[in-house]
Amino acid sequence: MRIGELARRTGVSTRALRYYEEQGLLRPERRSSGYRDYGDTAVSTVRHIRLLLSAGLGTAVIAEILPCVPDDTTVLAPTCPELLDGLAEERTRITAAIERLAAARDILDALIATGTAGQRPGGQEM
DNA sequence: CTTCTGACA
DNA sequence: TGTCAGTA
Repeated sequence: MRIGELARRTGVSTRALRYYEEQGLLRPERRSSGYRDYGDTAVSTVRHIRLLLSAGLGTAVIAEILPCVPDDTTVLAPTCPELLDGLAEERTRITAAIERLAAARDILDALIATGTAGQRPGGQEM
């Protein structure tokens, strides 16, 4: 199928589809016309990409994960052993990021609290 | 009518 | 990402 049909069948814009290819996530064949030619498995591959993307993974990481996923399966079925380690590392990074954000939020909470106090009688300015 | 590449008010 | 251009 050509890019237009894949776009309709996945709900993903042709722009994004070409972008995925640039990032090495999709490798469609090329027709003599120069048009991209996608196999039926591309539909599930795109779904996998969207899922991984929504999990917060970057295109570089996804590019490494995709070849470890059976083309048709609806759910991600880790076939490569090192894949799990990589995902665990991602999880660690995300956890660290959450902690940094929580710390930033605590600081903002403190700032907001003192600011609110300053707006009412008896409040202490910083 | 559809796709392609490159570019950006 | 959308979108416009100028083609094939």
